[in-house]
Amino acid sequence: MSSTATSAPKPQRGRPRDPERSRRILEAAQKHFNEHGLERATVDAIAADAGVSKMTVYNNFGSKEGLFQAVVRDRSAPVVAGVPGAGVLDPEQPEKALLAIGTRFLALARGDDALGALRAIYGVAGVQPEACQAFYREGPERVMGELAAYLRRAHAAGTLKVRHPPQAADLFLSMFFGSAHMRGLLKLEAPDPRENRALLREAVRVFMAAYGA
Amino acid sequence: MSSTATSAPKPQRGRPRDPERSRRILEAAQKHFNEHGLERATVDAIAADAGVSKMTVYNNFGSKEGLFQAVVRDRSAPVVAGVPGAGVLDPEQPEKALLAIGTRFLALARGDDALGALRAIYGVAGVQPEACQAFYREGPERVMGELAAYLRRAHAAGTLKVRHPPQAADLFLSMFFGSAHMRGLLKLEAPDPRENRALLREAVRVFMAAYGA
DNA sequence: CAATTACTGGACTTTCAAGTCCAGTAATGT
DNA sequence: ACATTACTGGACTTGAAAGTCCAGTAATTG
Repeated sequence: MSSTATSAPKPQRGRPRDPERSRRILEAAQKHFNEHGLERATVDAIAADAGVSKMTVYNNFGSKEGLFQAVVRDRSAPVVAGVPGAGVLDPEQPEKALLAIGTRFLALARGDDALGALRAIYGVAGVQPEACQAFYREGPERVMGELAAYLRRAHAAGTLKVRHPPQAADLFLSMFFGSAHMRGLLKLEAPDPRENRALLREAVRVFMAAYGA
Repeated sequence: MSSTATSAPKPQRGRPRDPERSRRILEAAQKHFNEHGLERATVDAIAADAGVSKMTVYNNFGSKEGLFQAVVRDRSAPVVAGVPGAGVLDPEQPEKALLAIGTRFLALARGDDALGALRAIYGVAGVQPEACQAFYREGPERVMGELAAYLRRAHAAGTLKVRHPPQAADLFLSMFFGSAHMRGLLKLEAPDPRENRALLREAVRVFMAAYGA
């Protein structure tokens, strides 16, 4: 592979790379990949959108695939950051905590950004195994891990009865992956705030009914 | 549009179309679309795989997109057929019924066929709105409808307490769309039968805890 | 039989996008 | 100043795949 903008040892001689340009390229690329997927997005359009020449894209990221991978690695962190971590939540008030986590996760699972990202990453399953793995590890797996950690604490505090935290966390989060999420992935309709709120309340109720102490 | 093999009034004169060929084309197309998606699949490969000349593909389906749509419409029915309908299930034994439905649905949500179909259809969201709508209506919506109908009957029989059958049905089925399903879509690993059985049991338990009479 | 339509196979045209090349210019270190 | 590396912009090469054309052959109706 060639230098992929993430390589640590920068050459001392000559004009340095412009990080501003790299950033603009990544942003434009993310937008185009999210909207059209890896196949239909074109490097020319991305370069034009970023206000950069095509060669700069190739100098920085090597290839279209390289750019895609860079985008995947680039976007995981900020996405996960939006979900409240286990440390912030009170183990004495599981209902409130679940509501908080659920609210953020629901917004995520219905937002155009995440939906576009999911479409894009699903589209390259098998073709870009490393990107898929990176996405999963940095994204969904972390969120599940956070929730599982919280459930463990609540169990210890006696406010919940959760024998298998990872399974329970998975189950709770999956409740937001129902038909509305699928309709979002299929671009069939805009999300309905009322339906979302109702789903959120019901998911928490169901979870508490099953795992409440 | 041209004649798409599904047009009713066949011309009386001349050699009739070979339904056998149409079928083989559809099967090959489904296989290739499932494996590679609309973009990466090639008409040449599909024609070769079906043992048919390329022109026959175009005579029958007009275009690659037409073929894709035909595949989508073609596959919904048999998929849904595998899920037990509301009529077959005993409203007096909701736990058994949920286990039966869950078993079938879980097999569906983990099977390579359905995963490939989902990847393919997600990949054309926005580009092929009719196909997406057709898929959703004939597939997921029907399954949800069946389950909702059953829940309504069980509620009437007093074995469950379900205020909003569609919401509850959605919630139950979405429990099988958790991380394992996502890992399947991302081709990260083969499904684990033990994990699946555990998930199935837990999903039924959770549902009963929340909606049991 | 003739007329008609379907299928073959393979050459062909077209289009589109990835990736390269290059000559000129900008920014940095020595 | 000079070497070195980055960026531009636009022309260019290449490859792949959608879709067409055509001459010959197969099946079917009247």
